[in-house]
Amino acid sequence: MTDTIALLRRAGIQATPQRVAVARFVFGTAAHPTADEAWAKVKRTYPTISRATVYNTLNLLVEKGLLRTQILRGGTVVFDPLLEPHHHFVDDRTGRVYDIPWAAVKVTGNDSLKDFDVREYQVVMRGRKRRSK
Amino acid sequence: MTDTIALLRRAGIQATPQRVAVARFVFGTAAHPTADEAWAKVKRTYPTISRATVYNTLNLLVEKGLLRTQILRGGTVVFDPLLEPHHHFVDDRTGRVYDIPWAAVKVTGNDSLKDFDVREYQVVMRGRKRRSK
DNA sequence: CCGCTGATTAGACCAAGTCTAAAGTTGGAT
DNA sequence: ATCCAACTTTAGACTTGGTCTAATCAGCGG
Repeated sequence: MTDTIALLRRAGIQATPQRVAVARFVFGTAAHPTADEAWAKVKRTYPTISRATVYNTLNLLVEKGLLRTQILRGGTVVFDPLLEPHHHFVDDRTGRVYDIPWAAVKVTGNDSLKDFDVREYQVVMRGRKRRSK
Repeated sequence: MTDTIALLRRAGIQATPQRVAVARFVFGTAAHPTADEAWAKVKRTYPTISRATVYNTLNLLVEKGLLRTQILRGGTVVFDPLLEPHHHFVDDRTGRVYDIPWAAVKVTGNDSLKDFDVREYQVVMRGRKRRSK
């Protein structure tokens, strides 16, 4: 995925090595990391990177529409590289967050919602994931 | 509602004046206050109450099942006295949170959710509320 | 009235996140 | 290649929401 650089440039972001390292990590995981988790991970391969740079970069990616934020794990912000609309399932025991395809859930509101101009919505489910198979 | 005291006692909570003041406030609003908002409000009628007492009381009410927490307003915890399941609408402009009756939205999952043991769920909607009337 | 248990208080502490000022890079114009 | 201006990074200070602690303060049974 060397064209992380191209992706950043296309979004009008100057592709510094620090930003590329952060972007590579966050685009390459489905684990919904927090900013500090991203910092810890990136520091392993880029030991001098500062916390502020990681926060700045993640916020910049959100601002440019390459990343979304979610608040699912007890009050702290996590980053989600999946841009298509989707739902979420949070495992009570592990805290792990799973993406649920949009098509897996059908949501229909009745007209008591007339007063609300809904721009976006999602279903947040909590419970325990069965060990599959 | 003088029987806030009875309500607390029934839940096994010693009904001190501080706790009653906090409980009266939080049970009497639909505004989904944060802990610090509750503190500010209660201090007006009970100026010496400490922040820790307000936090302790709210957490205690949650523990005893008289209150729920939600994380809807940008990463901070709000308290919700409505115990029946319901959905939420968050106004983008004002940050105000509206309760949406359970019956206003129908949610049906298909069987790709077999691996998930869903204990509870809610729909979180965001947008702008139309000025009613 | 004594003493125990539990509650309250002020302030220290902690974690997530933002801001700042100084130093380091980058890239465009020459 | 060189220079300059604009931008980026850095470390650490700061802020905010929330918890913890140690000391004080009720409330109640004997």
